[in-house]
Amino acid sequence: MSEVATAIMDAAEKRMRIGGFGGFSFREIAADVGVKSSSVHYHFPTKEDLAAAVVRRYGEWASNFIDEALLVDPDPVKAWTKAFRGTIVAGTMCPCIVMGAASQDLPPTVAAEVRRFFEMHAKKMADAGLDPEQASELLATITGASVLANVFSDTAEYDRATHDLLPEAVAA
Amino acid sequence: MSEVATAIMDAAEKRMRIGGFGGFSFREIAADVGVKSSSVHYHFPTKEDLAAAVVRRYGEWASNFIDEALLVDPDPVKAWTKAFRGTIVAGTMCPCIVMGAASQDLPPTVAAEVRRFFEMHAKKMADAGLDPEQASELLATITGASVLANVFSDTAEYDRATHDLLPEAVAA
DNA sequence: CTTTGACTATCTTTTGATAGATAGACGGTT
DNA sequence: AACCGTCTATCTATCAAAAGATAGTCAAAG
Repeated sequence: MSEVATAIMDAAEKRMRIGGFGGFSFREIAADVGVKSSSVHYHFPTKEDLAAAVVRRYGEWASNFIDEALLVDPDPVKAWTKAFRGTIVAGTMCPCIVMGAASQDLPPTVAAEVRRFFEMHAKKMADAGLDPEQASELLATITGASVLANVFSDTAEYDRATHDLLPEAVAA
Repeated sequence: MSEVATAIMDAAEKRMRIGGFGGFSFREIAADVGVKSSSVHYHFPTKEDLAAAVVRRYGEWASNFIDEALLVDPDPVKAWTKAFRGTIVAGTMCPCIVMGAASQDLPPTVAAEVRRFFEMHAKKMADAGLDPEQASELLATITGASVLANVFSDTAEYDRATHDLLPEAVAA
């Protein structure tokens, strides 16, 4: 993976976090990176290719991130809630949530990668000890909390929505 | 509101449920309705105007829908979970969830209408007896469950994610 | 005779994509 | 060392389609 190809994926991911698949163009990415749009096509023939590659890379990063978080705190609810919160605190959205909401409008390979992302989380949650319902509800809640925080441009909304998930809250 | 204007909004809403703000064009809408794209501009000068009008109308419809649902079953958790489920069962997405996920990419007035939609729900939940944390979590969970069901094209995923919200499940 | 609603026609930008040229790096052959 | 072919990466130039928007026309209704 060349230097430029990585920069292209970085730029695309940044824009996908804001506007999803329709939120970026070859020319915008090219300008961000400092090359011509044809050079972007050289590395990623089609827009679908680029988006799919970005989502896959993001999923791999997320997978590793969660693994490390679980080493620090093995409680899956806390680990995942905190992990997704990090994205929101940074003022960004998880690109898979943005694209997942418009899943029916995605090219097939991109939709498949997005599905893979959520499947990965569900599977990892099961491995961490949650049963299917618990895993689905946790994933749904932190996903929805991200959307709400995005809509209100307010991290506090994420915290409010996930407040009762955390053990301390239940005890209070 | 003319016959045609209503048909335009219907067509726009249908496409927005799939692809959000970027998921429709004046020409597509015009073709759906059977008029020329310039006629769409006549009724809704800009794309932003059309989208904002659709979201507002959808919010009003949703508000009435919830009011009626609460008359049938005053338990807010059951009422909202069932209401959002209806959209998913129909194989569609709530347009406000699709657009909310890409909120940062929306024209200001459209983003404001989407915010209004979620504020409306939060307020109504409070009126129905939920405290702020419960309301936020419920809204987040059914929102996220909708996204997951959309990603997996599977209503069962919505049910799994919302299973523990329902009283019967807690008792089990 | 003004308003309403829709039409024709057209403009400008943007977009995804392609073709073809160029320049440099690398490796093998003479 | 000098030459040759190939591959890589990028550029210039361009296409065809799609998109949002506007100007001006026309017919029917009140």
